[in-house]
Amino acid sequence: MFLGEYLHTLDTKKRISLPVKFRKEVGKRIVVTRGLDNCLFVYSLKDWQKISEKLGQLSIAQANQRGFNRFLLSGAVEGTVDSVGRILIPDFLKDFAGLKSRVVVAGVNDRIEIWDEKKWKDYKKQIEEQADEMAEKLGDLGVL
Amino acid sequence: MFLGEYLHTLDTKKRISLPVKFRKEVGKRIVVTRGLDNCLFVYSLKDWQKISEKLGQLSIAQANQRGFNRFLLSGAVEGTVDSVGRILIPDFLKDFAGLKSRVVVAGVNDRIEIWDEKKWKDYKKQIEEQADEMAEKLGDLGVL
DNA sequence: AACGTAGTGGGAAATAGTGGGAAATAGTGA
DNA sequence: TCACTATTTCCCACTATTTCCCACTACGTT
Repeated sequence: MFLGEYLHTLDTKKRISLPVKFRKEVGKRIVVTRGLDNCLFVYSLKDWQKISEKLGQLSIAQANQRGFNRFLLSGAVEGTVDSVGRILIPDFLKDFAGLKSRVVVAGVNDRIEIWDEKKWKDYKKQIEEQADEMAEKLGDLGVL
Repeated sequence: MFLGEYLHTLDTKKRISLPVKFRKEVGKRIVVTRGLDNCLFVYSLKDWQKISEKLGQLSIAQANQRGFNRFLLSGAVEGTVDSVGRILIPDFLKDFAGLKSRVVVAGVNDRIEIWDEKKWKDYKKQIEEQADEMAEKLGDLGVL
């Protein structure tokens, strides 16, 4: 389970170091892909395989599902974690997510998300404004 | 069951000591997360696992549910209680809760809450001011 | 007064994150 | 095919932060 948010830097060689707390769980081989809400998703190779299986089972008849499949699969790149815990971000994914120098690396359950710092701040603010609604939902779930 | 309120200090290394009365129950491994009303929640790892299970049941397809998951999961951090009973607060949680040097550690049922001293005072005051009004409502409901 | 304990502070070692050099590889054009 | 250039990969090194441990003080108890 990946948890927490970290402010890291995308260096001139397009490398981002993963937080040390994520490294053991994510393993050596990873997959980076276009995520939802203009961020990137990083999965361990193992988890990615599960996901791509599920996607494969979706019907290719419906146009929007085809589009969704293309979106996730065509944007996916396999990579490795280097000796000091960094991963490489290809140009097209960097552009997709609008990454500048400062990026946020966030753990969300079984995936790691990578955000441009500013986008992340804006998104968080927006979510925090819905706090009341969230409290209600938590109540419904029996969480609080 | 955590009970009572304690005024402790967040030191320069972002450590807060938990009251001795909480230490046995909360155990060695804990999770700190964004709470409601701008405080932090601290759970034992065991209790957190129950919560995250429920969250895992939410789909990622709907935008507000995704936001919801992100808010709670990326806002959470696993940590340990050190040899003298302190926990570590990451920067982003410190900022979220607006913690300064003096913080209130309060036991609320199965969780521990951490508040900025001033925010706690204001919140309590506000609650107290609403007490009469609340009593009326409770009366209407037949509670009192 | 001596002792035990809770909360706090701080020094030193270990480590995470970052940057950059140099070797290896891939790409390009003649 | 070969030479040249640009990019990628691998490795080493620096620094700020984190972690681990020890010590101090305040306070209550015996």
